[in-house]
Amino acid sequence: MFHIDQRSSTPIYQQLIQGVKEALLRGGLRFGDKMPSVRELAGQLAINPNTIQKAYQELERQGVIESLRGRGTFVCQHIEAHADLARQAEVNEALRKALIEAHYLGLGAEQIMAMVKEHLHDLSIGGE
Amino acid sequence: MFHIDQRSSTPIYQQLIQGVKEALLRGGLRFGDKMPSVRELAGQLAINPNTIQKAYQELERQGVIESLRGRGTFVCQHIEAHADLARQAEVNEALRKALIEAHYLGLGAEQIMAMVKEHLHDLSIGGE
Amino acid sequence: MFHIDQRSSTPIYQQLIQGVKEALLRGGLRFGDKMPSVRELAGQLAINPNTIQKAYQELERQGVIESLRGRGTFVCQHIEAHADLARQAEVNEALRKALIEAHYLGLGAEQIMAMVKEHLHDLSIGGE
Amino acid sequence: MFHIDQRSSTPIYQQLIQGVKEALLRGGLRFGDKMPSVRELAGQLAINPNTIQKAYQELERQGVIESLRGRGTFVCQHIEAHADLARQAEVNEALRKALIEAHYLGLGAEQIMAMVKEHLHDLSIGGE
DNA sequence: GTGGTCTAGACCACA
DNA sequence: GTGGTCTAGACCACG
Repeated sequence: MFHIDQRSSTPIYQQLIQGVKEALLRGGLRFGDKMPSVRELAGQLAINPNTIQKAYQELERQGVIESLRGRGTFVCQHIEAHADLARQAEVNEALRKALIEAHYLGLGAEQIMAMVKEHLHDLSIGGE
Repeated sequence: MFHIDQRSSTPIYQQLIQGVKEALLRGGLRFGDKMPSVRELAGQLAINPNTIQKAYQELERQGVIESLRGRGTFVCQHIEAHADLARQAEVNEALRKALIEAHYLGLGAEQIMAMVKEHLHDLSIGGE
Repeated sequence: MFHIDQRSSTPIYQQLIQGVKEALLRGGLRFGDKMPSVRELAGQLAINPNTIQKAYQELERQGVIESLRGRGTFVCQHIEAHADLARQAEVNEALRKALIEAHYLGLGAEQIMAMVKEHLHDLSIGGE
Repeated sequence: MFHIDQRSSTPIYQQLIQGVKEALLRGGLRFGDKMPSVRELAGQLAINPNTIQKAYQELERQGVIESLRGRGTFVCQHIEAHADLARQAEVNEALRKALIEAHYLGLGAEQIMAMVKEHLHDLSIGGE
């Protein structure tokens, strides 16, 4: 269901969060869908249930999913991003860092722009 | 000389690496320049020398600077990055993640592209 | 498990790296094996954990082992070394130096060749 | 006169020692030849005179050269290597290490043997 | 003075 | 439990 790279330096639970958000963007997951249970997903991905739990909690905290006692966990309406300045600066820094690294890989501005456009299209991110 | 955020969750030594690379791109550091000594920089930034050392060693491994025994550490000519596929995929993922996060912040494609362009210009990253 | 000479002038962490590589060649360690944890090995060898850590990180950088967060460190499939010219020249020089030193010890070409062959056999280094 | 690599990880003074021994083997230096003065060589190689001094002292200690007060430093008769067991083990280890690294570079036994033979021929190291 | 190594001991995030 | 980061302080070789 989600692609997890055990070797990646980014924590598994963050990869999961990332994966859910991406699935939402690409349409694999829709508002109201039921998420697999913690145990089920842990089994499928061969990952420690604690790790799944941690990801779900974080996603709930971010308002992406919600868990209803006894019924399961569901994707909920995407709430408009609150203009959290700290978070904005953080994302901006991550972007800047990625661009620097891309340049150190030998890529020029045009190539980098092309990559960005491809990603945006791939993720179905359109105009405002 | 470099901006370090002690509170940030990203390791200090990585912030330093990032800072050196940025200074190089923006022209604050040039090929052949002598880097401040480990102890000196440690003093200026109020950081343990070992942490500076770790950053310098990693930068040396990446071919950004070189250490000459007993003489000091110097910025070296930037050799075209070797096409390390693993690293390339890594950077690509980081970029993708940053873009997804930017979108979750409520930014549209145009705004994101504008941000990217601004960063590239700011970092003096031009055509190949 | 590994033989460390505290008196040797070569750094402990390099002796460890060397030891792991040898164990791999001789079959004491195999692909997929779990390495002893940093703390465990530190205890066994009576060496500071940081030193073990340094060795492990360098081995990971060289692609010999890989660390999985929270799970441990594992020997990984030996991927064909990338043809790093600098490194190649380095090894070539080390070999040359060793041969010169062997000659200064009073050994002739035949004896040196015999030593080389013995080492290769001992390390199970066969044809390409 | 001698080839020095400022960047190499092996100390400059050791490179010098190595260079003198190699010149001796290849005939560039002969018994009785006068070595350049410390200052002269320091100037030629753009190296700190202390470093040259250190190399000369070590070479004298090893019986390769001798300095005569007021006259200069001269290459002296090559004394048959004394069977220093410690040194022998040391050289043996260096050789082993070089071979392991060569293997990790992706070289097979035949290629390594060929390299060894080439070096021996290149250094004019023949039968006992 | 420079960088390089090592120790001791602490704290953290991850699984 | 695992590995990863950081500090404080020490010692060494090199130039």
